[in-house]
Amino acid sequence: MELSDLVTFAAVARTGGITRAAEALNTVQSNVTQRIKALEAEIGTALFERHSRGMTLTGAGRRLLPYAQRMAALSREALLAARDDGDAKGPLAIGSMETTAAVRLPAVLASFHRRFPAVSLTLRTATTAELATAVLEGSLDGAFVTSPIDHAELTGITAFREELVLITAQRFDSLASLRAGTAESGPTALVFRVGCTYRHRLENLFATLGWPSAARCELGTLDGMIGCVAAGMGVALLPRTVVERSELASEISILALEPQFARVETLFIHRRSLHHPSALAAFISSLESEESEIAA
Amino acid sequence: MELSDLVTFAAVARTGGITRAAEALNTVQSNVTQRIKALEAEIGTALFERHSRGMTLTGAGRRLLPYAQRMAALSREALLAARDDGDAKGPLAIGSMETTAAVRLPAVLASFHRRFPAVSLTLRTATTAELATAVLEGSLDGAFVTSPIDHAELTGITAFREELVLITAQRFDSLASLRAGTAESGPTALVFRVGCTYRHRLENLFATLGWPSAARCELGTLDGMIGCVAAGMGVALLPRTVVERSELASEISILALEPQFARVETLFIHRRSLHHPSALAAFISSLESEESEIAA
DNA sequence: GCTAGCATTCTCTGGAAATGAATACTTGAG
DNA sequence: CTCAAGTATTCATTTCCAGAGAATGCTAGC
Repeated sequence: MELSDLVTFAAVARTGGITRAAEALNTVQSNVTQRIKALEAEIGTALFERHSRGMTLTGAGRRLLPYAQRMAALSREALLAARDDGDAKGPLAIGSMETTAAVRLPAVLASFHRRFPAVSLTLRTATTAELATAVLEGSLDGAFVTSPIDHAELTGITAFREELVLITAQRFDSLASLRAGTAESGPTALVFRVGCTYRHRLENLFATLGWPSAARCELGTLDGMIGCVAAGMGVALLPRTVVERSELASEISILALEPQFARVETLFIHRRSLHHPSALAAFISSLESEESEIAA
Repeated sequence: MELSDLVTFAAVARTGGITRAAEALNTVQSNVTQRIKALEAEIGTALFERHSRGMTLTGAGRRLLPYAQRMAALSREALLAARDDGDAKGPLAIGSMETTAAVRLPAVLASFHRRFPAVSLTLRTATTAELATAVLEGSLDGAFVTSPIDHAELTGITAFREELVLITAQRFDSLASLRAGTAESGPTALVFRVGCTYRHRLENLFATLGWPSAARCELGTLDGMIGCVAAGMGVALLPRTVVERSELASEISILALEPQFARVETLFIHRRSLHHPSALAAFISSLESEESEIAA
């Protein structure tokens, strides 16, 4: 059972046919047929059901497929690991939530770039859920997301601690006065798209306050959201640091929350793997050395 | 980079020489030399440092080795997974702590064997630490251990909840009276060998009680331990169920503890893998169906 | 019944892997 | 200092297998 056999097996499984798999692998039909047959003979079971329109996996094939994929991924990673001489260089794809990117990352990235100029870093912003998926599938090397993240393939360190605050155009001293000053169904919630943990938090908060069906307005950008709040469109839930550094800080007012709603940890997550690329290891060590950033 | 190349690479790394590796792989020196050279050419780096007495890994080799081992293990597992037709049969190696084996397992194993007679089950007892290692390295398919177990490669379910009690020959109503009734340095602690979680608990308890350096006596068997307690040799920490079902139950007395010391969960742990052998899956489902066993 | 798309079978060939013998190097013992 | 024992490497040779290409057989849909 060689790796190349498993790769052809996976190709047939993916394309659903030997002809198509052969095309994808830049080889000939007959060849693929042979390899599959040999693999089936070695294992002692049929891996595919043959029918006129292609091939579908049998039970044994379905069980084998994840192994084939895993091993192929490992072999790619192994090559990189062996070639990685320890110098942090080359591309490094990092993801981040919008809010973290706005306030926390400039300092981190600048210092990282100063220490490791050979790494060409790219930053992408998205929601926590999207980022976790991207890290898992390998399109990102690491990402800043909101805890908790519970996946066996992922691990991470606490990068920052944030205090979430409610922001409004009018001034309110407490949740009670906010409640008194708005409609029965609650104020409009200005949120990022689904998958954002802050949105989830705000929805929980609204549910606790008895506004389960308050109006929502999805914004795509941080500045847009703060601007809309300043314009009196509704309320939003954002880290205090983000709000205070905004240009519009003077036009909005901040309502602090109980710790259960306010406290969030920003984690830097990455895949568990047998060897971290030097660029990633450098980034993590750079992050750790800036521990002063972790506000209490 | 084929699997067979990685296997030969791992063999050379393990044996420390091409000649020895060739012997282990049932092939000739020249062959191994060629494969290693080809592998090094493909990767673009030397994997070994050659010296007169053999070969040692370079940095690149050290980084590659875990991948080679992992992929070899995966390929073995893949073969089993593909061949596993879903019928629970064949060997199943289970480990357990002595106490769990004595009280909880007889019922579980009997019912399992009734439902899946084709599985030939073997049971081995050891300490939590030893069992976790054995499961990780594959010599056991699963094991009953004390929580918490925190390892990314392991997962498990809660199988039983136990109440740990202190047992003594003389009757004591409370920890205070035990303290009053024994020497300044504390009573002798009867414990299993290092690696046993109950021993660890008892040592913590003793430290809390101000007996950090109380005498210890290591016993190898459960019956021996209970016997020694009955004979007035010292105190032990064991699950209540174990003590109550002992033949010597009438000759020892039980001292209940605060939940922080008393509560333990017995987990059934196993490796995370892409496919669980049917025999193991059957065991787990059998365990889950006996949920009534999980006392509150 | 015909055709398009598919898998299978067959033969042939090139190249890679295994073999076995010969070579070169190092080290430790006599 | 020489020899023996161990090591890795090189080379010529054989063996064997994966890939190419053509032919065949199968099924579904028109």
